[in-house]
Amino acid sequence: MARANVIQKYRDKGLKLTPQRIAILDFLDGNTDHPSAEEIFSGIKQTNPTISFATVYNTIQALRERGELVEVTIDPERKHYDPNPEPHHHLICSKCGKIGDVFEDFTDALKLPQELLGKFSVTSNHVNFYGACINCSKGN
Amino acid sequence: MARANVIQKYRDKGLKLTPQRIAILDFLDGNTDHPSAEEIFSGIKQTNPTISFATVYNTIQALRERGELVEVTIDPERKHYDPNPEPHHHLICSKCGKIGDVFEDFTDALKLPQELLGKFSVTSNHVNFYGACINCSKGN
DNA sequence: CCGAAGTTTGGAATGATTTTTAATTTAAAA
DNA sequence: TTTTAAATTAAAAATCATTCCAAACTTCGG
Repeated sequence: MARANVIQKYRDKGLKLTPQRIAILDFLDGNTDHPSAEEIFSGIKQTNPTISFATVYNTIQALRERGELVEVTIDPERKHYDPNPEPHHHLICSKCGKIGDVFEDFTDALKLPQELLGKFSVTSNHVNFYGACINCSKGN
Repeated sequence: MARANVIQKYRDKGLKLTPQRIAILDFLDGNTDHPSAEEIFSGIKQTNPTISFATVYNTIQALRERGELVEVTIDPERKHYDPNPEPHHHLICSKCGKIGDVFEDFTDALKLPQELLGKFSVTSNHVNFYGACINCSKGN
């Protein structure tokens, strides 16, 4: 999406757009790295040296409330964020920790066993695939 | 497993068995609540008032190193622990947060899409089912 | 029992995240 | 534009889970 359109889109959602927020939106737009708050902060800091963590966290929350950013609970040490709100699954490299995306709907295959059918009503599912990314499979 | 056997089992694994550790093992044995460290601490505290968090965390680590306890990364706010090391999946009630178990192997169904096959080598998978537990589906 | 090695403890330290504060900036109406 | 209420900012302090620490204490093999 063109930058001007991205800005318009968020303005329409009631987000006051400050230079810092625009920098964060730019950073997140199309980003598939599943950055942590700290990584967003560092990424912005280069072009926006005075930005504070509070701004990053505020913006993360504002985007989450608007469904534009999803919290990813995969790394036990910190939260990661995914600017793609479309349901999808994740690949986690057990060696380097990199998180990749899997766009495929496994819902039909993921049926609960008989004995649980009456005990839990499923509304969504999420699969984590653990293993090695191509980088770590090779030499290093 | 009988208590004496549980104790023998851990002694064989090179764990010195202190009263605190025995209390933690008793608390975890057969527990399907996926407790957090704080919940383990509180559960032990009643019978073992001087226990410290450090001991709880130390024991968690010792058990994890021996494959007897699995860290469950589902709740973004804290780590939870599962004394069942057998691979399985989880139900997460979006309302009350309760975590349940699903013993079923979905591996055959969880094939990566063609374009990812050469890019990531999967060694295991884990499915989270989100929805409502029976308790939360009804009145409350 | 003795002693070495491993444990426990309470409190301090750490690290991620959230809240607070006072000052600044914004959107939008006049 | 100018105004103004509401939102945003940076910096610092607060919070919460978790880890570290040094000293005192246990366990268990011999």
